[in-house]
Amino acid sequence: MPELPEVECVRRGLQSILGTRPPSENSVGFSFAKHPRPVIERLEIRCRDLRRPIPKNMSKLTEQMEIEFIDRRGKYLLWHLSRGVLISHLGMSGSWRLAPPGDERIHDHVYIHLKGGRRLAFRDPRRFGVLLWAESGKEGEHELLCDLGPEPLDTTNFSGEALRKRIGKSVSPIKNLIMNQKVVVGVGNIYASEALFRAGIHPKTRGSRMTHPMCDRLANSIREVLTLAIDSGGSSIRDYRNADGGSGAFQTTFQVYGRDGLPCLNCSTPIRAIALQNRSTYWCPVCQRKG
DNA sequence: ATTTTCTCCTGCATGC
DNA sequence: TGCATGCAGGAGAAAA
Repeated sequence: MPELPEVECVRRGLQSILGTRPPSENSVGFSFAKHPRPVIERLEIRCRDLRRPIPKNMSKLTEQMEIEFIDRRGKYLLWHLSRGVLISHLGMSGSWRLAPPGDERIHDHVYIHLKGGRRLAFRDPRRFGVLLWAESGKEGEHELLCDLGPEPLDTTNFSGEALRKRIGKSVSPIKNLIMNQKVVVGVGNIYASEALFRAGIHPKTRGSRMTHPMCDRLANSIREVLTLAIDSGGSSIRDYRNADGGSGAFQTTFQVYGRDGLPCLNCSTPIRAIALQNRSTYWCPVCQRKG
């Protein structure tokens, strides 16, 4: 389900629901007084089966801890608690929501009971998500996080040059490369096609044939499409919902994704579909010539 | 070693 | 209506 824009929108939704402070690189001097720090009264595990099992001691670890703020790294949500970090990945079908009394659904894996009576639910029908624990300050060393590439919206660490270096001499199709979270985080199947279209690059172009200008264009397109998607609240294709229940609108703005056979919005040539890594890939044969 | 394919799981749309 | 099939926004193991 969720790529970077959807995860970021969920993060903002949770932040809004909880009233917690936004993440900031330097929290010194930040006004904590303005922001509540909700207390986890009890973390209730209903089903531990996910891509990795939820640790048995997760309830014990989070008991009575305050939620300070919620951050994001790639497609991971990082719940910074008073002592420790809750690492959450939504996989393909995961969601967080505020679950009022009586709102119990099939595939609800976890309930977070907050002091004051509110309850957050993590639900993941396909179980590709993750809910793990890291010690404070050690989350970056976690094996799921330590090899992640740069944040595409972080202009100091992500650029055409940074992209080019990560691609190296790989002969893999560029679409596969930008979906590799070690190359750049947050890009999934939808935004990969969309970014390549905007950059005018054929998805099967080998990494080794990506020129400097092409890398610059692609880095800019990735940043642009992800930013626009966040501003639209993400993309809701089948069931994506933000934590506040709202859906995104960026799916109405797709230029190639899911538009197999429809006219290119730029040149009217029918959009085509191919499979790369068994994932549907869409491109315009005229606007995206192969490198 | 790198690259491609398969697999994990449920739900839903489609077609017979 | 019922059933089989394929596909879905991720990511890592297995196979090539």
